[in-house]
Amino acid sequence: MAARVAVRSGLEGDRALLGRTSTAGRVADILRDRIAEGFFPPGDRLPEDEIGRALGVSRNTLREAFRLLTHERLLVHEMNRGVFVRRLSVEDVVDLFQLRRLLECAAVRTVGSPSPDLGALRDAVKAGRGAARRRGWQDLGTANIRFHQAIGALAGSARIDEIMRGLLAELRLVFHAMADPRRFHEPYLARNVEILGALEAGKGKVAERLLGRYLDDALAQLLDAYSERTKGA
Amino acid sequence: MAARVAVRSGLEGDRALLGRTSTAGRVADILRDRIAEGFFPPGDRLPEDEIGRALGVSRNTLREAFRLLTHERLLVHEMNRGVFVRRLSVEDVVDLFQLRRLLECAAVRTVGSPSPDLGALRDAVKAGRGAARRRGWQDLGTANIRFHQAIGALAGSARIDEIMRGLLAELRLVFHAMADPRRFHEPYLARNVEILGALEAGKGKVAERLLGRYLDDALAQLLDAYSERTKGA
DNA sequence: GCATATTTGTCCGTATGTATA
DNA sequence: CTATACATACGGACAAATATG
Repeated sequence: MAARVAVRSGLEGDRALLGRTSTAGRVADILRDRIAEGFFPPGDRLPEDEIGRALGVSRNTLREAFRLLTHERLLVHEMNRGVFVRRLSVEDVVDLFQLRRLLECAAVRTVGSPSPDLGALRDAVKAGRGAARRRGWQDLGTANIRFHQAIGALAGSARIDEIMRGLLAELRLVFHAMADPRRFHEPYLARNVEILGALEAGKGKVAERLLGRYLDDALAQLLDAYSERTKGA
Repeated sequence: MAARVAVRSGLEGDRALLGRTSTAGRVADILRDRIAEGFFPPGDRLPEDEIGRALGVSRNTLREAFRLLTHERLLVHEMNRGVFVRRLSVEDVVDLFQLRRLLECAAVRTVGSPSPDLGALRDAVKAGRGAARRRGWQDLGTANIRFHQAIGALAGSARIDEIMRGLLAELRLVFHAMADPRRFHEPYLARNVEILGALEAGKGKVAERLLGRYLDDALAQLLDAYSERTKGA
């Protein structure tokens, strides 16, 4: 047969280097990034043929990647119509925050006098400060998400870690609805510091209260932006 | 080992008639039932060729079904080695119960004087009583699971419902480690009634305390059985 | 309402790389 | 080291549903 030399946008290069991850997993990684950065905005349809050709993978492999992302709730699958970037409803956002609140508050509540490892939290705060200084509001949002992932990790449960990862990935979809990312992300930096301080002092209950108000405010702000965006869609 | 896969007839017939459900989905349903009833015990390897031939589907289709069940954490996929029925480690069980406790206790804690709809809980208790009378211990376990699913539903969150569904499906895998299903399931029937009574009285805090002890005891009993079963496998 | 083209749903056969006996 | 078995991924075929004119 002739040499099937196809330009594969670096996909097979990765495979040659580290064949640990499957192709579908790598394709899912690429699409996840594209979605997170807003390249594929919520509501967009992702045609199999077009994207498969663009990434140089077969339909079967691409569909497997779609399945992975559908399971992460980043895509929705409509029968015989295709896959779309998920568009969260108001109820979705409320539900998401209810679970966030449950898990995050429970995670900090148990923190006591011998404080557990708070290194990840401090790193996230530091990254947030750097992003704010550089006026990189997207990065600030990322640092914020890292902070809350670290909060969830305080529970010391692999399952909770996984759920938090999923929740925060969905949250990224919501962020794209915010017209002014700076006004949305910047105020929470100081509140993260405050929560971290309470945790360092071993005052889990205080941290829980602060975190609860934090989440209430963030939800209210998001819903406000959502109601503004409620135009025909 | 398992040359005992019964060929479920009607697989191709359904496809010709109504393509509503996918073949892979139906295969997954069959395998899920087989796993839940203990026909495929934890640790069993599911060879593609053998099962595919027994069910009359191609390897690709079967792999699709495997993927669905892997997403549900009922199977584990070892790279280039095959799929196995998941065998939960002691740490897995502890982690599972930690999350269960978090979600279920939070769900009942908020129950107040105007009690929410407790119909599903009452139905589960009734089903459990019937199963105990018939000495159907497997059914009693199912009713028990339904009870706790209904408890999670009190939170009124679609996400929590889904998480609980997954947790309880995994729990089924653990039940198979119990040598005496009666002694494991029967005592909890009375405790379910007790919890339901507290909820009907609007005493969420009481229900939370009862539920917490319930889960502690169940976990201890399971871990006890697990340590006994720690022989080569 | 109808006939069209396009896209997706499903399944198969095969080639290639990898792990294990 | 060779051989076998298996997983991974590809491309293609056909059916069914949707969108389009």
